[in-house]
Amino acid sequence: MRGHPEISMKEFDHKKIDKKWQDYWETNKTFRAIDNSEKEKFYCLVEFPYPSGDGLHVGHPRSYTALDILSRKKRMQGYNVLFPMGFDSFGLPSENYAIKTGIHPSITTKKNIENYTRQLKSLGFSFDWDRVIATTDPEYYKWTQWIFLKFFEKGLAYKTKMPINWCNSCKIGLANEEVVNGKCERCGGEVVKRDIEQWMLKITEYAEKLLEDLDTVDFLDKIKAQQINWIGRSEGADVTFKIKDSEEVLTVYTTRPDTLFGATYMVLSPEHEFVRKITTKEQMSAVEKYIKDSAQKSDLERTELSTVKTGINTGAFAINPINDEPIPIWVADYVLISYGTGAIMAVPAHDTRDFEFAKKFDLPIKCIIKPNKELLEQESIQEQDVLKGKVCWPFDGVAIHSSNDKDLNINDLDVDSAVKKTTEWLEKQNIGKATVNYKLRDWIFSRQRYWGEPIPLIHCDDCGWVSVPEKDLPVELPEVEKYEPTDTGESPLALLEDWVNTTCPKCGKDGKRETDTMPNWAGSSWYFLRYIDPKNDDEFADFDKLKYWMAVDWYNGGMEHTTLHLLYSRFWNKFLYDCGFVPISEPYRKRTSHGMVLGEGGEKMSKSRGNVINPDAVVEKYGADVFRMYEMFIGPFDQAAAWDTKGITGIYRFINKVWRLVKESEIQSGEIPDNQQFIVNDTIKKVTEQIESLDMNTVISQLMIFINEISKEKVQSKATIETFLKLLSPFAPHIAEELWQYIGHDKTIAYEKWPDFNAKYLKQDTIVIPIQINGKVRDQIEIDANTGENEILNAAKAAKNAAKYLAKGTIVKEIYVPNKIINFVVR
RNA sequence: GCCGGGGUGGCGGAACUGGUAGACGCGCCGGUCUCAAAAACCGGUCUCAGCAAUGAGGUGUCGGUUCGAUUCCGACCCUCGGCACCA
Repeated sequence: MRGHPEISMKEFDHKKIDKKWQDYWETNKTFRAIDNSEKEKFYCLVEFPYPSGDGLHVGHPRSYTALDILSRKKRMQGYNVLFPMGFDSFGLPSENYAIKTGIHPSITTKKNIENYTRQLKSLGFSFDWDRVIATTDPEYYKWTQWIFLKFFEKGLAYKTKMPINWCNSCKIGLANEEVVNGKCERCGGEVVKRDIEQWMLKITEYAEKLLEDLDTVDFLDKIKAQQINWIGRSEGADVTFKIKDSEEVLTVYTTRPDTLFGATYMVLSPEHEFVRKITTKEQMSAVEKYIKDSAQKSDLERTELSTVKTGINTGAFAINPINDEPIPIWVADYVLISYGTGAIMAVPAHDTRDFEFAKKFDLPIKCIIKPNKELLEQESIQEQDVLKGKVCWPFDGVAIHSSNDKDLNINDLDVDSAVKKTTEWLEKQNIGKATVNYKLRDWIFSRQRYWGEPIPLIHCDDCGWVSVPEKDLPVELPEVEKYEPTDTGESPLALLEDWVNTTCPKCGKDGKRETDTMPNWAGSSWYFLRYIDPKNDDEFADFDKLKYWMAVDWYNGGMEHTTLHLLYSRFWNKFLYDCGFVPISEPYRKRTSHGMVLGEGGEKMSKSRGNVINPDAVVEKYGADVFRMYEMFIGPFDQAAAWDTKGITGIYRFINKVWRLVKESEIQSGEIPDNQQFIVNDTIKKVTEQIESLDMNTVISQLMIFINEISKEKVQSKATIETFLKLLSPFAPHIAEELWQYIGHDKTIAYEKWPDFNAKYLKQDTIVIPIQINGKVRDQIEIDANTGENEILNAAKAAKNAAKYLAKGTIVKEIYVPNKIINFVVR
């Protein structure tokens, strides 16, 4: 312990005290996490920010403060805590800024990281600053590239033509985030799909594991629900249809094979490879036109027109394998090429989309489900209308008209049994099989952009795509003149001939470097692993260290990352686990999320609305502790909350009250006095438990109750004050350290033992019990806590106001819930 | 349309497993101190009636279960977030 600061004897001067303790923590490396320590570890993680030019948003500290409180408490409870911070610094704003000004993104990034670091430090977070990382650092992205090569080597990275968002007026590819309501975010121009060769990561290979393993982790239910939805698993069957007068067979995917009896036509997606093969001569030109039209539809049109069905008849017929009836094959863009087989059997009687389509094009509708009576009533639909095919019935019921002369009869079966029996029959006949499908798509991993990790591959005409050898990593981003994507939509790197042209690492002949870069999500997909060993030059992290620290015990972040970052990083970790590079399959044991911080009045904070709150200004005026506590007091942690400048006053008064209480009271040594035992122990219990459930607003309210209660006394016991300062310290660490020192300690409070409560003090000697008559509170009695039930009931009957009501009738029932309530039922 | 939140005083919000609805804070009202103000402190503050004791009503709406419902069940309304022709 060196250079212990001077004690401030003046008034609560937040600027001086904040600075004093922030310097102290930094000099002493108070919050350094120790690798492979004997202590039990606790890995506490918050999402690292993108260091934007605007500086820290007041939303960031909501998450950081909450987990800082948790980290500080865990340290005091004896854990070896890893609470790291870093910067997810590849990103579009820096690149766009470079396009506008010509200033290299690395310069902007460095400046912004410095500003973020200053701001984060000014809030007193207990990060281990020795482990700070930035995804743009070549020492970091060396390993991002290395991991990509593992994906490539295991066959999970592949290149294919994929439609991307293309702005017709800017002539560049756009990220999904840049497409707002189907229009280009910058120029408002039309956005269309354009096919470009893209690197893909096969996340679909992990769909089942990503879904299954959700059972093994403690994520908020809403987070799990969103991931489950996004993965979108469905069970069904692939069924093959012969095409009339052709050798071809067409496979469709359906979740309802039982409705094969009601299939009256088929639909192919316009992109389906069969369309041109099977279309009749007469229909060919019309079909070609339809394919062209639907390809040119913009995102906007697609979503706007999604309710109006379009389509065209191919003129060809398929044979329904269940009854050998010929049914027409249509093409329509309501069938998506990317899901299932890109072709469907249409059952208009029992599928609303097929119904709409059949109505529009006058196709037959054949009802094969007799509706469930209760549901009919609920939906207020006439059974006759369903049976005649006038109304679509996508709900429950039993099968009718559903048997064939090939030994299948599912009549009178409910949906589940009918599906099961039909699937078995299809498998036996060898014309179908049970199949599982997912909505999850492979991850488009290429960007035709400058400010990202270069994809470390070289193309050779003889060898194909070849990995850059590990010794040549990282492939650093070269300097460029211009940052704009090229006219062809390629990355600006494509213009650097000296860089692009290289030799094939395998055969030594001419080769060309890949000029695509990785998406923003790359660096953040594994950063939690790098924090464990941030300076390692030989591996992305040492395996023993990973074994000690992983999994992350608690990860908090925004709901907006649930389906992208959270899923991607689980995927990367699972992949690395399967390769034997990390010791555990699920990276995060627990995941919570915070609500957004909105501007005053509940609107989203934005520069255009002019309602942005700058954390610097608040810290300047009230100090870091007030800022932190206000962020926690603003409302329930997982719900959105509106900033209210007036609301800070309450916290500011509280902090000052604490200051005065300690500075102005006479403090005597000795035990906690008896009359304070209840409030002290009650507060310890509530604070300890509610930090774990992130109910920070109620913890603060309890700390306020505590101060209100004990400030009734002029003389304070040192033991009471010490206990309180320990409980306060995770929330308001600066003032807690200062007052801890003031009452005579020379070591930081950060590693003091967290107080335990003693249950014996939580029982009050006398308790107040309300008395209800017929469920309405009429009176109350104050009695000794050890009084027996009979005595209590008798006392209750004798209570003045209660007696008045009891006299009006006779007691038919007496209910006594110990220590809670008495209720007399009087007739 | 589907999935998931939320709806409680003037405001932010409390309420364990069905047991005194409105903790804590803001604001407001009154008071102390002061020439005055600020700060600080003390008291009050769901609505209606009443000097009060007390009584009636009250947690989005309607209905149900219960001695007792913000909490459980059914139907619905509003609102926020996510997904969206996923067969």
